[in-house]
Amino acid sequence: MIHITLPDGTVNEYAAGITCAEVITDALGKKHGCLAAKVNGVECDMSRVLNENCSVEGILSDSEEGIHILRHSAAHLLAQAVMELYPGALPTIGPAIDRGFYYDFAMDPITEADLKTIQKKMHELARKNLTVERVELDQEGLREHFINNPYKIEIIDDKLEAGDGSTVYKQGDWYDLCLGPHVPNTSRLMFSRLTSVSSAYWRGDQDREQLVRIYGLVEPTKEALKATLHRMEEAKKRDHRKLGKDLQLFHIDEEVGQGLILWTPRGAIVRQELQDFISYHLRRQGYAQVFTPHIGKLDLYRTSGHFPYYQDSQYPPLVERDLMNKLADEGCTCGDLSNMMKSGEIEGYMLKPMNCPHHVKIYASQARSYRNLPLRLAEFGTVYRWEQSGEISGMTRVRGFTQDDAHLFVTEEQLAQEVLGCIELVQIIFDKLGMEDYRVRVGLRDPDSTKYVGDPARWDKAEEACRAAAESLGVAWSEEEGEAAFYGPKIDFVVKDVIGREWQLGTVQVDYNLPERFDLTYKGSDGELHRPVMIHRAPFGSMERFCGVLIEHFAGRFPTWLTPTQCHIITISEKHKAYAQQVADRLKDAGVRVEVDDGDDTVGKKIRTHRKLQPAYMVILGDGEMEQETVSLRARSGDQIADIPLEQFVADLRNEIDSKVSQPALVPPSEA
RNA sequence: GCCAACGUAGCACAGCUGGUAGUGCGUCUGAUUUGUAAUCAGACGGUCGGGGGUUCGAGUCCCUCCGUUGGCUCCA
Repeated sequence: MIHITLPDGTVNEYAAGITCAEVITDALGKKHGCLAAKVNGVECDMSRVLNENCSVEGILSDSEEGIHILRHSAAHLLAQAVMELYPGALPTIGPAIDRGFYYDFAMDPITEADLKTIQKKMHELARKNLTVERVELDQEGLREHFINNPYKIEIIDDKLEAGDGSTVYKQGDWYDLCLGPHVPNTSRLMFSRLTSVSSAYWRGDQDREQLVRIYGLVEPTKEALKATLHRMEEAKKRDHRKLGKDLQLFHIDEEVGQGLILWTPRGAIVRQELQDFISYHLRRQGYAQVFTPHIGKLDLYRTSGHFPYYQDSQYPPLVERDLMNKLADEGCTCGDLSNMMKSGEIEGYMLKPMNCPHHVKIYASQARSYRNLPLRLAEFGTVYRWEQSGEISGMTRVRGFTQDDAHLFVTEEQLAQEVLGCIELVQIIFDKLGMEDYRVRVGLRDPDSTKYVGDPARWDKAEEACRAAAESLGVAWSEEEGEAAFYGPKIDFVVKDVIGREWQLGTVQVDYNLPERFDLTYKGSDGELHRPVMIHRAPFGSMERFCGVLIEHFAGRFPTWLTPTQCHIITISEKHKAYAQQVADRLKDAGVRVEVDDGDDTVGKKIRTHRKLQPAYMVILGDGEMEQETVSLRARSGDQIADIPLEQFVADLRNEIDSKVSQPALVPPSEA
């Protein structure tokens, strides 16, 4: 007999050889709904046989672990379906991911249309209620099983080399290499949906085979699947690319160029408001505003290292016309030109890929003393990078963007305090915008690598400063070894978009390299020259990406202070035109952004039209309002409030704008 | 850059197996003067992403380039 401890603390006695499934059924009844179990806290199959005293706990599909197992099992089912339909395909790997699962196959490309067929097959297999069995095999057995699949053999070899065993899972005639655990039978996988097909490289290595990757979703119940699909539909509606068009915030024109954002008047207002807000806090924190041009000499970027190291992700250099003509006459090829630029034989200009070299030159333009440090130079600096064409997307990945950039030149002693100051700004602004759902990555050096510049003792101090700064934010943060830049540790801020993709917004980076490369110095209190440390920081990354993320965060319904038009005035009839103009003028005088619609559409029609632009408020003006000098307000929710004295409205609205509240609040929500 | 799908009026879309472009919204012009999510009528608007090819004939088939989307890869 063995003793088994259940989650509620009771200890039951069973005959050795009992399975998890039997224990859980005994404890919770037949309809326990568990997908898998935990024995002494370790995940395992329901079929696990128990021979010793232990604790047993069921895993339900509504837990993090449960949904992960469900997804992983669904990936297996997908592979089984694909293998039945395409016997020539070779399955490779198929893990669970945050939003579902995928499986990679070595096979001829398939189309989205084929997904329907595969999905049908999956449902058919799920309905068969095949038992999912765990089969333990020795090394030779494993190899033999997968002898025709070089990908699986490669995984087996790796596993064995690492000293890990592996197992096989079998359902019907299909078996796959896997550590499990899995659901007990395929009927659990009834509610899956294949979402897309794309490609991936074997082991993420672009020099290796290209595989067909199929993505899917799975949920424990029909309702949950429906809810997930509905959520995805809703998420699409707040996609900044769609809203950007609907709300007339920005435009991308292929004739202008891929990944180049044209900020239209409404979007420009949002950006300007944000920049003003950021600038206000920069002044408070002692930053000095600078402006620098969009280009700089090639030699500058040779010194900084940007040209030699990041050539592939920059726009090609600009060469002077006379020189270009001369070289062309001499029969110079593009290859020759490139080589001559690399070697420094010829000069040219580069669109700046970063603002730091320009700022460094501002620092170096004067003799600096420890008394003037820290020097904090800030600029909304526009930079250009040659992002790969397949990567460009809306406002979140572009080729020209404006960083909310600044460079701090500090002494070694000031470093920790200044890093903290950078973080403070991020906190203020994220708080104001109600962005709580972000995570922080602290990139540290890999202690085994030699690629890092600078003294290890200074690195230790800088890394500690970054950790402390991250800690001060009070949100989830993680240390990531080996993720530091070669020139210093960094702190990154990462947010998710509506589709669940992660984007890096801001970054704070310590840099020992550039001061060295440009031989920057300051005179210390000891009368000697010292090397400053630089901090690069762009808390929001770029205005483009940040605004893109903000559009989605607010679903286009910006707070009153940010929204392009704060108040739309709508007249009931022609008689009210003059009063509408009077109200508009009064609001404009108070610095409110107003739009007037005194056209001859019906009131309902005008409201419908203006709703699409999501102003904070609509003001409806008719006889009553005109006579009493009042306004009727309509909120985005459709809630209304009538007969507010004009002057009171102007004052309240002004106050709401100035206080930068997260959402319009002048109209109380109705009871109904 | 790689794989797949897609690209038809300002926007959202229809156009079956090839027979020479349609709908709704928007815009404009009339009429209507309206009280909180679509008043009515008319008009304008497209060399069907660009180029090349097959064909008597191409929005539809083929090639190529550009762009978009979803991934992969990369990211100072």
